[in-house]
Amino acid sequence: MPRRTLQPLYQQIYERVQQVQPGYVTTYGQLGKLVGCSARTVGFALAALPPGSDVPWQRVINAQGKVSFRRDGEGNLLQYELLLAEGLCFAADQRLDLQRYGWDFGPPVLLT
DNA sequence: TTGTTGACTCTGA
DNA sequence: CTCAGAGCCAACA
Repeated sequence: MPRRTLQPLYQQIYERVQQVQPGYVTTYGQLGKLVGCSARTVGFALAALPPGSDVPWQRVINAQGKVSFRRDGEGNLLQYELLLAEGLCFAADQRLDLQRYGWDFGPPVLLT
């Protein structure tokens, strides 16, 4: 199995997240398909994300439109406030409107 | 090498 | 609508 090819994978995910502009969010599944991996892998990549990184991981949420952050569930609040600072509006159930805030990566690799 | 776990998603009831 | 199960890929022991 490829050993060095895994590194670019994480970089790809990080790059994609960095491409998301403030005020918008994306889902793990969307990123996973963009990089050619499953949503779980995307979450793992962000989990491995070191603190102080330039990757706005807070803009990445689950397909349910809800904020996710480890099952321990402490940093959820942190992400919640970070997104509020971005200017997003949460629903009554703390859900985000993906149809409004969902980021569109546009064409994959064809014209860029 | 296998087996388990994890910031998920989808389909069915 | 919500709840439950199966599938998915990668990292760690």
